[in-house]
Amino acid sequence: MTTKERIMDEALTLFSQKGYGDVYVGEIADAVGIKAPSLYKHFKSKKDIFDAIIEEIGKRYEEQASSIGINGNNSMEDAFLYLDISEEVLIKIGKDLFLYFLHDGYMSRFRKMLTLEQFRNPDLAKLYTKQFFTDPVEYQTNIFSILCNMEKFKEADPKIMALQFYSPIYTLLTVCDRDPKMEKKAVKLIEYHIRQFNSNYGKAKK
Amino acid sequence: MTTKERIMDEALTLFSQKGYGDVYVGEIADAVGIKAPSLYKHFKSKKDIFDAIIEEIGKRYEEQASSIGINGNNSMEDAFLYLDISEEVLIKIGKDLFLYFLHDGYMSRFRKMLTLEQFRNPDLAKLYTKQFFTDPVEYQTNIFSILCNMEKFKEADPKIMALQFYSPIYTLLTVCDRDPKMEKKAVKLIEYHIRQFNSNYGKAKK
DNA sequence: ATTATAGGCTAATTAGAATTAGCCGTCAAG
DNA sequence: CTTGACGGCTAATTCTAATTAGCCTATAAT
Repeated sequence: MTTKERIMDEALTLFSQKGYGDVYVGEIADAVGIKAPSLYKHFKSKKDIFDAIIEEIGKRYEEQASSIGINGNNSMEDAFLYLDISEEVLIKIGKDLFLYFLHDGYMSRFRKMLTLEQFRNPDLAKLYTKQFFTDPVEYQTNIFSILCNMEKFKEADPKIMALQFYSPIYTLLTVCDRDPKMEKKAVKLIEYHIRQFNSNYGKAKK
Repeated sequence: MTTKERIMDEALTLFSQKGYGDVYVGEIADAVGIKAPSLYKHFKSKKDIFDAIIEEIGKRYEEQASSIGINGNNSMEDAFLYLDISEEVLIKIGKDLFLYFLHDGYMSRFRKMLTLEQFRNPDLAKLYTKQFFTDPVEYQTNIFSILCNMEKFKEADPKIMALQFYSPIYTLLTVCDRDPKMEKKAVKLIEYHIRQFNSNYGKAKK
């Protein structure tokens, strides 16, 4: 990892813990193992570091999103994946989404950073809503739409189904962000939630 | 309103928008209409203002919580309230909770402030989780527990029902915090969500 | 070999922001 | 009527933190 990359990495960690305004460039430098003025060999200003992070992770997200079931674009093509969907598969989808958001090094720090900056910057607010609400809900709307058409699930508004499927996952995610010790309990709750969800909507007589 | 109260009020507004670290005492003073040094006639320090706000709103919350259906303590006594529960009543409970959290002057600013400070102060993290997750979910768990016992609702884990009832409301709340223009859409989604929820769990044949 | 560049350092500089010092007017209690 | 506390103000003061200046070394290309 180049020094420039390490600066961005450590800065992201700090920004996600304390917010932009409360991180001093000296702390970033310390974390990297250099002195504060040396940062300016790589970035014009503190703000410049922040902007670079946003840009970089935005890019990473766009690359990864579709492969993890977040972004709505190509879920139609995944239809065949759901031909033999089962309760266990549904649980895996939910848990994986949760654990990915919670543990992926970039996702989790980025989400926390956006959490802390969301009210000051309308662009970041939009980005947050897109990544952690609109995109996942749209993606799942497509999934449920397919499942309903295939008669795997009862007739119901797939958008509401997606909202109901995703919201507990998101809510528990924010709880775990505040208290990582809750993770085990959260994963259990998600599992029960999805079993119940499946029993509410699923038609399969296992 | 005394000057001291006005200081706390304006400070809360600013803290909820930009976070503690990015609000200058001069701004608070400006908002109140006095000069920065005069603040120190009322508070020992900037931190002291912050602490006073936490204390004050914590008090307010404890007073109000039970009357709005957030705090779990006395919901058992409200059992009779749910004797003739209907879909419309359920929708009203959900909408009211949402709109109270979103619009109550104190609740909404306090929530945003906690959002911005949650990762730096474990006490605030706990407070956030209590007020916006544990308490409402417990309260609703009690409601659904009663409704299940009364055979108004199908047999199901009331804790999961509460999680499923509340999470979409909470999730949409955070969306509206970032983008107030979403409110109308969010209220509609909540309504559909609850209708669907009722049709999933309710036994009533309207 | 020489030199230019990248990237590091120490020591200013600048700027901004919290807090303190010390003064002043008002008003209510004696 | 006078005094003391309350609450405001201006002008320091003190700190902190971002940024700039200017120097030094290693290394890689000419």
